[in-house]
Amino acid sequence: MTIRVRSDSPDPIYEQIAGQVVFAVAGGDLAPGDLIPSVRDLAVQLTVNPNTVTRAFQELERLGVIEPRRGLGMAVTPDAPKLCRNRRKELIRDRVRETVRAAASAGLQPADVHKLIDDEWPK
Amino acid sequence: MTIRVRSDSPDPIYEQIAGQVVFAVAGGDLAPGDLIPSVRDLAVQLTVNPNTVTRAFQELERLGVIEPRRGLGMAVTPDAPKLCRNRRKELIRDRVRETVRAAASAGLQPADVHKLIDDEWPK
Amino acid sequence: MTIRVRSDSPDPIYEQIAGQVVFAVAGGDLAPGDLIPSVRDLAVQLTVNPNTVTRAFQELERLGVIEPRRGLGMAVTPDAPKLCRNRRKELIRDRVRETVRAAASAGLQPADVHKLIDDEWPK
Amino acid sequence: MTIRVRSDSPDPIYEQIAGQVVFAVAGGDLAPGDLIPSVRDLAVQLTVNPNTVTRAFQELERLGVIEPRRGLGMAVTPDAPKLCRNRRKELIRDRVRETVRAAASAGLQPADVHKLIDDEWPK
DNA sequence: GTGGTCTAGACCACT
DNA sequence: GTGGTCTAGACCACG
Repeated sequence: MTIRVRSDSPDPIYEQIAGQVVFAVAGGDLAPGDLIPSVRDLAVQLTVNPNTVTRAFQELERLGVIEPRRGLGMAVTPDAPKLCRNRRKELIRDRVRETVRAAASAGLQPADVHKLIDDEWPK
Repeated sequence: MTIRVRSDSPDPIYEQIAGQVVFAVAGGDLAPGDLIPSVRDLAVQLTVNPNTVTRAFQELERLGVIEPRRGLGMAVTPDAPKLCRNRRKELIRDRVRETVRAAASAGLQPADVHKLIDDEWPK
Repeated sequence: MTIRVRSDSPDPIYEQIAGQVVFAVAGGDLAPGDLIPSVRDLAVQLTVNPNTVTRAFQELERLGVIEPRRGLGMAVTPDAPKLCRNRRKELIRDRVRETVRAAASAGLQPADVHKLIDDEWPK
Repeated sequence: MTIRVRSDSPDPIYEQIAGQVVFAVAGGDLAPGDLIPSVRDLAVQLTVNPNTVTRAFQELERLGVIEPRRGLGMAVTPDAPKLCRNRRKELIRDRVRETVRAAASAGLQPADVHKLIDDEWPK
């Protein structure tokens, strides 16, 4: 359960945290019932204000990914894996859609984009 | 020269406007010497705050895509086509890079993304 | 003497426990002199932190509903039935008051609420 | 559009604010397209921290009741009236359900509760 | 002017 | 110990 945030990113920090938890659950690194690090611990680890972590947790709770275990912390919900896989799929599909829109309006063909994908793929 | 803005987009309006001008120039819909609509006209047409249009034009002027023609308005510069084609390429490459990053961290393979591209491609 | 707690309830667990004891006494299911389950037993039975049960018992002792019997545990007091019936009446009145406030501010009439009551009444 | 908060209430202030906006929309005091008071104005008016108001607005935006009009403020959405009437109905039904549960377990009859309702009804 | 994000530090209820 | 709420004050992007 390692989380990294980039404070120079255009995406807000709390969203980065929430997003990485979603991906961790979707990838099986976090299973239902697992307790995620406490607000204070995570805040120290990321050198970020506790309120910022709290806000990330609120978003995750709203999504139904985590739920409070009173006095213990936040635990991954039973439904979380399904929810997170769906959300991950959505996010990727949205990004693909934007890419396609930009590429198509520039006169590119699918094959051109395939090539770009391969060029940018991490080795 | 038709521009459309989506006020519900996460991208700021001034960036949408500037981006569409860049794409229009890169695609040849706007040629060097062409006058683009005045701030006031465009603001009315898009039902947008004139300041917003102004800011888009500032960005375009900074990029060297348009330049003031005293008493006439803003005109597309001689260098604009080359600049805009480069910028268009950058923008697409950035989007591709984001897509690849998201897809790779979700465990997808290049072929999977190729398929997504084809699925989302406008028919 | 069966107690059930909902950990997802907005009401704290210790209050749920105390409340159910009060209702059990008010309803005659627990009579003066009856011993209530020990903190440890109840904690195991409800899969709840013993401290939480302790706090519920403190509240009940403060209300005069239970009292310690050295070496035996906590016993229902002689005054408990009267106290609990009063408290039960208070609790119900509080809930009615909240309901009335919400309904009235929504423009409902007493007759509308009567109908809602009948609809929700357990058959 | 008058909002009042009780800082001594068990309900958090941001929820009180959000709830009153919901009721105002449900009651027709706020119509789609109306701009609600700015964060700063409302904070001053309620002598509350701006962040608290912000949080109420976030909740309302999440519910789809208000949406940002960039540079102008937050506006009531077209769907808001329907959403707010539904939410109001839910809230009342939940309260009624709790009341009925408490009353039934105390051995009361529907008629008894009807009488309590009438007693507590504001004159 | 608007809302959005973040920090710092406090207090509270619950377990 | 845990999360939840609130205040105070700062900076930023956007219109």
